Amino acid sequence: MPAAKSRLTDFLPYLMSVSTNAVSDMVAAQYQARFGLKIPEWRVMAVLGDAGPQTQRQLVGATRMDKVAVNRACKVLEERCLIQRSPNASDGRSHHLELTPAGRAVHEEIMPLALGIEKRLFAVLSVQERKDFKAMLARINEQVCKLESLQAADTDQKS
Amino acid sequence: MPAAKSRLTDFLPYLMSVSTNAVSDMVAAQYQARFGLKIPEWRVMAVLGDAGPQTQRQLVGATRMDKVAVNRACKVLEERCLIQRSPNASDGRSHHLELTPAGRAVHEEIMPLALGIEKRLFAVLSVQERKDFKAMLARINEQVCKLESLQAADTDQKS
DNA sequence: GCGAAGTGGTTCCGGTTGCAACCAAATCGC
DNA sequence: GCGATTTGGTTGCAACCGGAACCACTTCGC
Repeated sequence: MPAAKSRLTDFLPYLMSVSTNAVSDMVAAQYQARFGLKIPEWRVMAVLGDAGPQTQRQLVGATRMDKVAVNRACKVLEERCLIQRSPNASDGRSHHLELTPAGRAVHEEIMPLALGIEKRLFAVLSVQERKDFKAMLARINEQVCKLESLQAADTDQKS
Repeated sequence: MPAAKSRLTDFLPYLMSVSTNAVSDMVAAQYQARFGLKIPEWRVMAVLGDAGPQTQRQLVGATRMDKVAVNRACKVLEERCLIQRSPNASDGRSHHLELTPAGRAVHEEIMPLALGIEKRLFAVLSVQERKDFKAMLARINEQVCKLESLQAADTDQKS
């Protein structure tokens, strides 16, 4: 018997990518169908609804999206009158973004939908498993950050 | 105390997406830096090296990529003389794709690199945890497929 | 056999993404 | 205070991606 070959289907980054894409596509399809919102737009609304008015910079931190993506999502949401900008007294470059009443209404509808989707998707995991899964994702995340900083140090050294 | 707000940072699809993107970016950076290969190209090479000559159709199944993505990856790999096409005697529309000697050489180098990356990335999980994690991903995947088919049935009904 | 339907592969095109350059306002250094 | 640097936000652009139309060949139905 030959040594076990390393198959793509055993490669964890590949498996993560496949599952995550499947989940994301399903979530995106739901939001698109029911509210005409894409995921970046929904993320912005979720954060604004949860944490109140924010600048774009803060949204970048909270959503882990690119600042261009945040900007575009905000533009769309503003055009659809779901959020509004008000000048930032303490910094003339930025604005405070917040949900309009219409935006808040959508937020109140969309959050239960989101939680419902999550519940259905992850119904195959027990409460404990979901908790473990979440914790493992967090640890993997940390590890990536750690490795990234090591690598950056490496290339710094070489240059 | 108000009911716990549903935060984006507790939303599992979001967490999966963040972690997976971080992992994918790191893997992609390594392949790009060392072999000038992108992930779709690497996936095709991994499958060809593992399972021998395949048609594009078979690669679509094995890699879970879009057929356009497979086609493009193959075109690039062929231009770089890492794979070659030979006519398919039993079906004039398709070709058999297989690694060239140069391709095989790269494959032999790249697989250990891939496994090394995987090892470093997932070193924060114990052997048992990795196994559980993998199994959970698979279950989530299945669940998505199940829900997708339900939904398809739904829309069929309505139309 | 031959026309119709199906399938593998390719091309085209519209949409999305993210980097890099840029502008405007704020902060720093002196 | 005033030029130099930094930072929030915006725009431009090039790469990427995937659906849909398309072509070439094969298979099905008769």
